[in-house]
Amino acid sequence: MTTIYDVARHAGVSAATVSRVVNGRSSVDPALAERVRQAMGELKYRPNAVARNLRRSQTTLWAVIISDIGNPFFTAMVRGVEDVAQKAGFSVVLCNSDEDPAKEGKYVTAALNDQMAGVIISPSGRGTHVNRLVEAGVPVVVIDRLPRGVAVDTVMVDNEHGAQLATGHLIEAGYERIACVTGPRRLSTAAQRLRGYQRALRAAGRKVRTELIRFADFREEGGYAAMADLLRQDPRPDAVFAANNLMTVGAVECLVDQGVRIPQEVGVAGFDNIPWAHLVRPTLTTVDQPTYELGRTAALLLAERITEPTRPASSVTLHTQLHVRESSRR
Amino acid sequence: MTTIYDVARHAGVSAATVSRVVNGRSSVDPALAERVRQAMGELKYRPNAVARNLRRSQTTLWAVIISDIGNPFFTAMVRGVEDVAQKAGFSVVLCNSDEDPAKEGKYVTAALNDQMAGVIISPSGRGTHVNRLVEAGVPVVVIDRLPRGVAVDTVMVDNEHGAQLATGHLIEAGYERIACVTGPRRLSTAAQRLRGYQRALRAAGRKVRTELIRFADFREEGGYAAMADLLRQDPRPDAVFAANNLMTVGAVECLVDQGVRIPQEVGVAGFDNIPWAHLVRPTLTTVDQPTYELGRTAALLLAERITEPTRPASSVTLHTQLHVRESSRR
DNA sequence: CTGTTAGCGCGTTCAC
DNA sequence: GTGAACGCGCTAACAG
Repeated sequence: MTTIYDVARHAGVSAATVSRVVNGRSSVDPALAERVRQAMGELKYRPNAVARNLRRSQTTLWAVIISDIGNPFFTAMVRGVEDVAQKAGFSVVLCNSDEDPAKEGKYVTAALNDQMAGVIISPSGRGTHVNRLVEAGVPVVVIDRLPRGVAVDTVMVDNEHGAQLATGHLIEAGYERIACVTGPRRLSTAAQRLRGYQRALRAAGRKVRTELIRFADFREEGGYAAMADLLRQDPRPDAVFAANNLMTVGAVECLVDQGVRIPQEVGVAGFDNIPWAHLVRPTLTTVDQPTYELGRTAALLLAERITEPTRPASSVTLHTQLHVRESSRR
Repeated sequence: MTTIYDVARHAGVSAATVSRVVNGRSSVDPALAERVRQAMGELKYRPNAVARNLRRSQTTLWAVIISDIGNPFFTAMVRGVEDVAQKAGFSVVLCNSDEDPAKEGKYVTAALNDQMAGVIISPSGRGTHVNRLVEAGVPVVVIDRLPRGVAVDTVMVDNEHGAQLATGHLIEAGYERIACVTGPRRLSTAAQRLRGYQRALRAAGRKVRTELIRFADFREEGGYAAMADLLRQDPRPDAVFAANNLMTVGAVECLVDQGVRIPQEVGVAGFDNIPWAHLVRPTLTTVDQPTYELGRTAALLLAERITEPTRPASSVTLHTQLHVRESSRR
């Protein structure tokens, strides 16, 4: 490994000068600078990022801690983050907490120990470790889910409104017994989407029946199981609102497996974009989120906070959009 | 930030002893160790990973450089990597090269500068930077695609065989003019899957028609465009083999949009698992890869190489499996 | 078993 | 505009 001293010697200057050339901060005599650059080229010098980070006690890395790498929602969001980060001179490393507070904790610790420049995180609910980041003074932006009692920048969507829209649509479509499969109680998104569902029912003068509500895990299997369980009800529901993409897919799988016709016997509407939703037969009615924008916005906020750490925390809410397709029209 | 010296002072020992306790390497008197641990607790000491890395000139991080974070194939693979890494005491950071050699280059540079402990990479074809890693002596495992002229550990699937299987199945199903949409020429997977397609045709005594072959980008749009182009042929193909998951979806979208009935007018078989392939109507025939295992194997190989850097490079090939569904049965 | 010493490679004072 | 010197926080030698 060639160090800054090797370059300095080879160019006949001091290490300080090489450092200046590398970082382009203070001005260096053009002739010298050229000599240094040439020496760097000949020796194939690569600055040691670790040493630099130690010295500056700062890295140029952002950690993005998401809760399910298998969910296209998060991966799409990451693209938005990446594009902004790139331009701002940061690299993005992705960490998958898998909805597990313990795993999340490990990544938070790593981010802290590795002196990451910033963190974008979708907290894994109650046991989340975001506060540790905040207390340590690390720039943080929370995405997708509201953290409890921590003042941080957040980027969310209008979950309640979106859920209300979807449920309202099912009501208008003429469904009578509309069920809801929402996510884990500990997650704000699950609670908000459930609330939107309830609000839509009440707005239509309907009764909210707790026996038609299920709390699942935001995954395919959970959606499947919840749907299966709902179908055992008597009378059974004639429509279902699923609170995220994977659970919607799970619910549909269950209905297909049981030979229940969509949308004639059971109507379906889901929250969240579903890749190739239009290829599934029937095509699926969804509440779409501006996923890429979500990531972009979070990244923008993070960049701002890094340059201006004392700025008061801000909350951005982006809007969802209902896409009516075949699964909810009978 | 509390340092190891703060802890040492507080516990009345030397920094070296604290270091020993933290790393549990050489043995320390239990009483002392306890005192140190207590001091660490009271001061909320977190070891500075950056300083440690500088000293050891090694991190505990693996970089996984994939070429499309939007492709479920790669994200599923990453789960396999993660599970192994976790157990071996490494953290995984994910980098998305987006099939762009320049972006890949940036991440490779970062991995080098940051002294990553190892790298798992799916090279972005011709302009790949894997050799830089190898030359620098960084443990590397190449996944999914064959690198050219570099001796590294690799984990692949039997692309040619799988493609042959799928194409052979289309032939047996009675299709006459079978087209192929494969990936970029520069990628070994694209070439191998194309070869499998050709081999199946020849094995059945059919002629390989170049006008029925398209090179696309391994993405949805590419598959769509290629299919659209193929449909303009006269006579048009009556079946298509698409060389990866996203392109299969794209091709199907195109067929649906143009009102071409699957599998009656055009049969479809695709390489690679497709999430909810069984929900799409008609359900899609696919050649499934052991995605998780692929990641797991790569991680295992990487761990081995790290502990035993001089071991000769090995190549592992995993097997694919044909899943016949409705899209190819007429 | 424990403490002392000496860097890892770099950026940043501070003189000149 | 440039160089010498110091130290970021830690761990690997070496003595003791």
